[in-house]
Amino acid sequence: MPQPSKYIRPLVAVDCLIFGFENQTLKVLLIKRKLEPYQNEWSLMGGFLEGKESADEAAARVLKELTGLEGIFMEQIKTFSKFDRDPAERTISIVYSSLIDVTKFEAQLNHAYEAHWFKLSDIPKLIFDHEEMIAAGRDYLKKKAALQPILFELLAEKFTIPQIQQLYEEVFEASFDKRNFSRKLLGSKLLHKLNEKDKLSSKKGAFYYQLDKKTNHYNFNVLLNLAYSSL
Amino acid sequence: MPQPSKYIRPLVAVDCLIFGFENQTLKVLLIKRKLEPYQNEWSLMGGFLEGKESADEAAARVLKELTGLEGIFMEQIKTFSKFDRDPAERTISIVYSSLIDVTKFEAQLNHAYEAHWFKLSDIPKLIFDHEEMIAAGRDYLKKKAALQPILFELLAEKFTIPQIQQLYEEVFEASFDKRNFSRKLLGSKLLHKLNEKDKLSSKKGAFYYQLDKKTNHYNFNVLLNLAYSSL
DNA sequence: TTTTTTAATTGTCAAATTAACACTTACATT
DNA sequence: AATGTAAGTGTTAATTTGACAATTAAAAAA
Repeated sequence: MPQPSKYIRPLVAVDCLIFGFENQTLKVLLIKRKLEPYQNEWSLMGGFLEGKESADEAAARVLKELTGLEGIFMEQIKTFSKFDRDPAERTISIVYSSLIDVTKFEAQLNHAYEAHWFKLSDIPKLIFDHEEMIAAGRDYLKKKAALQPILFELLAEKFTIPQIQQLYEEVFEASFDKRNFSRKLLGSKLLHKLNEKDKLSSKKGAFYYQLDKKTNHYNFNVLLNLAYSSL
Repeated sequence: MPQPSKYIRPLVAVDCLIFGFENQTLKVLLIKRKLEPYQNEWSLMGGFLEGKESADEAAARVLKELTGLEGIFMEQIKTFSKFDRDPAERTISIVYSSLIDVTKFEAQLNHAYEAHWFKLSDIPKLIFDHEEMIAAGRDYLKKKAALQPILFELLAEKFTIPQIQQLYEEVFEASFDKRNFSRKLLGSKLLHKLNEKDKLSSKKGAFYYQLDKKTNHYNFNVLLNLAYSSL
């Protein structure tokens, strides 16, 4: 039974990598850190494990604290544990990635944290190893999205084909022929066309679609193929 | 700065999920636990973080301790942190997966641990949440292997096409037509045929192949397609 | 030596999928 | 009524797939 000081007993943090698709761009939500050291520097939203919490529970708590949202898609990405990653105290951090629909929380953004959406190409200097966390999360997102139709979590209930295409292009850092893209996407049988148009981005307007809950037997390889070259 | 007891300070363990392809079968290496509680029960090989070690370093140390091997392919899978996962003491465990060539270490197996290879379909009762770890590792391996030609880490330098096919079939829990399989695999340009045969498994003998280090521009979609239906 | 046995190796073809490519449509604005 | 803009759609050649079975190499047996 390990009692000797040979074994370390670090603090355990969770950090949340919150992805959103805002203004047709893939972004991450960052906050101004409220603790010393590095107070007021940009960082991921995080917190320490408390009481009997598991990391999953802590991450859900932290996400709710910032965004007010619950029941969000969230997955553990990676644990960071370098000795001096936090200069103040030995701390390991379990990083989670969540995909949120920005339209759902915009209003209840907790102003205490001065949260701000940043384009992935425009991340400010971050504390500790948080930049590395973002890189890991981005890689995770690519691979996850290549194997599962997960990016819809980032869109509102109703979305248009050009919006999804834009999102896929952002995630995979590639561009796709729109004729081929929509053919493949609709061929997956995942979507259901609505009788309503989004008129914001064009005069003609683009039809809204919804995820079709009924179908589980989609052809996802169809989407997968999009990702090949960028993986 | 967090000093109050509100925040937990658990022990941090690493557990190593060691995959091997032994006797044409995908297996994991388990040991008989040497610590109380649950002494002599089967478990993954693990250890606690010590001193200034990162989890990556600790995992490499633990792997070497058991197998004598260094420089092995190893990746962090997931961190387990449920409150009561270890009944004796609050412990979180960072699980790593490594793929080893069983022929390379067979000899130096550390007898102190009574290590044994187990088929995935025949895992004994394990301590704590180690069965869940194996399930997570298996899922990881499938997804990883679908996106990257990683399974060669499990084979010796020289291997035959029937061997690789068997391995892929084990990992994806599927079976493939051998004509199509070899056409696709060789089409990837990853392999280099040797002028030497493995005569162990047939009278005719099967030609050995090697990974061709030179080519980075393989068509991996070719392998990926194999995995579709089993993901 | 010949025959048998066993697993490795190889090829074809129809069907499906892909990638490349550009014109038409709907609608608001002028 | 004309214009501008982004949405929406179709064809074709080339490639890839999946389904399918005969041949070959070599050891073992007769």
